[in-house]
Amino acid sequence: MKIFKIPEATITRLSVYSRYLKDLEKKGVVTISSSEIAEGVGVSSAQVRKDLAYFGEFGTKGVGYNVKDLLSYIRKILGLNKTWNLILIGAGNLGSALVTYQEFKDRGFNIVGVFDNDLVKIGKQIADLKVLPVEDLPDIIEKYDVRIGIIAVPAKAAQSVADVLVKNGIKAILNFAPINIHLPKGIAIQNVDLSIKLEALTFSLTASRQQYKLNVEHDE
Amino acid sequence: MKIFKIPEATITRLSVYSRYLKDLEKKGVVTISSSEIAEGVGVSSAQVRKDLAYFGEFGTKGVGYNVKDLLSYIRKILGLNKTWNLILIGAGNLGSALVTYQEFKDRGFNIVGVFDNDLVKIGKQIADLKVLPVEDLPDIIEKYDVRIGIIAVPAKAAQSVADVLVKNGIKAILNFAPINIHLPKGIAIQNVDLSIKLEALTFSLTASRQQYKLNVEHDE
DNA sequence: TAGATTGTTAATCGATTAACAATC
DNA sequence: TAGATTGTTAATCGATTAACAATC
Repeated sequence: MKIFKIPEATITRLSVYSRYLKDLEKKGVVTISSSEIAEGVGVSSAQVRKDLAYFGEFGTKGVGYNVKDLLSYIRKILGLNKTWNLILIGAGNLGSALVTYQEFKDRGFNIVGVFDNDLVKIGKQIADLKVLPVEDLPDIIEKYDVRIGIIAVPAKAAQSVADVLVKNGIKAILNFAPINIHLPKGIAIQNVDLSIKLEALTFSLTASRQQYKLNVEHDE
Repeated sequence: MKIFKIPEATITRLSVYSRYLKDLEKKGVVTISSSEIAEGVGVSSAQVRKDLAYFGEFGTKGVGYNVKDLLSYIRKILGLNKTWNLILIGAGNLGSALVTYQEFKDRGFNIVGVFDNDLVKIGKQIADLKVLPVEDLPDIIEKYDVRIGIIAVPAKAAQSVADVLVKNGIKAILNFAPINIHLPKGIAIQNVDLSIKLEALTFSLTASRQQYKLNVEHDE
C-alpha cells in the first residue's frame, strides 16, 4: 500500500475549510468554487485545489464543489464523521476552562473524564464531571473507548502523565505543558504553547524597530 | 536599511531554546554546544546554528556558547528583556484561566486588565483584577502602556473586539476565537485554535487506518 | 457551443540539512 | 599543536504558486 505524505499545513487548512463550509451550508449555499473558498479563508485558490487533490476529486470542472458534499468529504478525511471522547488530566484553571469549552462540543469533542493527583481537587465538580484520581483512568478509558488525552498539568508533571496515558492505551495527546514530551513511535502529539505565541508577538513588536522582519504573509 | 526575512519557525525555536537555556542556567551549566542544545530540544545542530546566524555570531569556535550570554541575547532578540503588560477581552472560563496562567507571569507577561461586555461579568473578581466594561479600555491601555491584547470572546464577537483594540492603539493580538480576523497592515496576530489542533489528532488517528501519513517529523 | 473551473504538472520559492573552511 | 565546534555556503528537500489542458 502506497503511503502519501500530507503536509501538516494541509490538514490545518482542511479544518479551516470545513468550518467555512459549515457556515455556507447554514446559509443555504449549494455550490462554491475553489477561488471563493480561497477568498473566504485567506489562501490561494491553487492551494485549496492542491490540498483537496491529496485526497481525491471532489469537484466538477466548470462548476465547482457541492458545499454539502465537500463538507462531508472533508469531515470524513479528518475523522470528524463521529464524536470523539476525550479525557483531560489536570483540573486547574486551564483544565476547567477546557471542560466547558463550547467549541469542542460544537466540533464533536466530548470530555468524558477529568483527572488530577491533587487531593484538594479530586471530587470537585466541573460542569457535569467530578474530578477523579488518576487511578480511575483505565476504567474511564475503557468505558468510553477514549483514544485522545489532553494534558493540562504543570511542565514538570507532563512527561510522567504522558507516560501513564500511553501505558493505558491513549494514542493521541493534546499537550498544554510547555515542555518537549517524549513518546513512543505511533503516538500523535500536538502542542499548544501559549507563551511561544506571545513571544512571536513581542518579537514582531520589537523587530519592527530593528532590522528584522517576520517572513510571514500578512494576516488580512 | 536592509530588512532580513526571518522564518517564523525560527522565532518559535528561539523561544524553545530560551526556555532550555534558562533551565541550564538554573543548573549552573556555563557552556553549551549547538549539538547539545539540539539534542535537548529535538532539532538538528545545523538548525540551531542557522537560527542564531540570522541575528549574529554568539558562539566561540571550538568552544560553543556561553549559556548566560546566549540566553540574554535571545531574550533581547525576542523582546523579553522587559515585562509586557497585556489586556484580555472576554471574562469567560478561558479568559479567567488565562488571567491566572502561571507560565505567562514566569515569562514576563502581565495581564493588567480584563474586559467584558456582559453586565453579569463586569465587576466580577478574577484573581486580583476586577472585570471592567469595554469603555474603560482606553484608560487602562494608556495607564499601563499596553501594546498586546488577548481575545477570548466567542467567534462572532471577535472581529469587532479586534477593531476596538486596534482603534485604541493595540499593536499585537493573541486570538483564541476560531475565526479569521481581518486587521490593518502592521498589526501582528497569532491565532490559537484548539479545535484545529484536536482535528490534526483525529486525522492522525483516522489516517493511520487509511493510506495517508502526516508529513511531520516524529516528536521524540 | 462558449465560459468557467477543476485537477495536475512544472516552476518557483523558502526552509532545512550537509559539509567544511575558519579558528578557538 | 590537535581536537572541537562555530558560522556559512551549497545541496537538498518540501511546500506553494502559476499555468493550462481537460471537461462540465
